[in-house]
Amino acid sequence: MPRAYLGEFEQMVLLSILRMGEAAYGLEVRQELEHTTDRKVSRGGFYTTLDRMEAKGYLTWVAEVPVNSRREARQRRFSVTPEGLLALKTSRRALTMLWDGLEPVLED
Amino acid sequence: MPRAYLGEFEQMVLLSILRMGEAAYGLEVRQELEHTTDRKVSRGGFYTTLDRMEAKGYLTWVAEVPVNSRREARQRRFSVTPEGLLALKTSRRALTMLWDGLEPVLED
DNA sequence: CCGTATAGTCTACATTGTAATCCTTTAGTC
DNA sequence: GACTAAAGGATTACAATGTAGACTATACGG
Repeated sequence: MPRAYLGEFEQMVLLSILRMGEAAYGLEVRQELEHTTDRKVSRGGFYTTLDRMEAKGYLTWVAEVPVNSRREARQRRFSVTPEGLLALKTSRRALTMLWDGLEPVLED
Repeated sequence: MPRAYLGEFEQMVLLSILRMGEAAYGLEVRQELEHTTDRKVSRGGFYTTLDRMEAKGYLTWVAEVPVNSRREARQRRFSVTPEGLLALKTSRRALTMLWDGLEPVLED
């Protein structure tokens, strides 16, 4: 049974997909995440999390259609599902509520 | 070895302590969390998380000093440490960065 | 005393987070 | 056309975090 809220890393991965626009390709998403949060992300952990979120219905992916080169054949392109988006909104709303009024203390 | 970022629940618990003001007492914090996030929180899970965060240095607590009644003797009053506050800021900054620009999609 | 409520503790297990290692396919290159 | 490297993923294994349920101890009304 999945949790009510997205895990901390799940949330960040899902947001990174959104940031790359739809049909974001795996390692680009990972780079985006690393740059935006200044955090190292291992490939293994990254794909593990993606697969788990697929199982929960928060994202889907398609294999890249080969164009010029066969090189691309194994690339996966990810998209957030409506359920995933809803989960993101729910997590965001909860945090926003909790942060509300604490700006003086939390602001950096 | 603890993680770089606060877990999703850890973050919410820590924020709830801040919201109650310093030296917040256990079950009040729990109530605050339940009300603000509209989520059920079991006592066991709640205290487990508090104890783990104490071990990581994100919070401290003192036993309530008995005043009129001995009734209060076992109450614990929690405070967020500077390290805890820093962790909250770090998590908040990362999420803020990731959300930035996605408001049209994430807004409820 | 006895029953009940309060405040917390302990135990156990499920879910998530993380890294290290392995596997395939393609691109040279000689 | 076999050999090597690198790109992109998949597997495996384990640590950390999330969660609930049952258990304890203290105080209070009667």
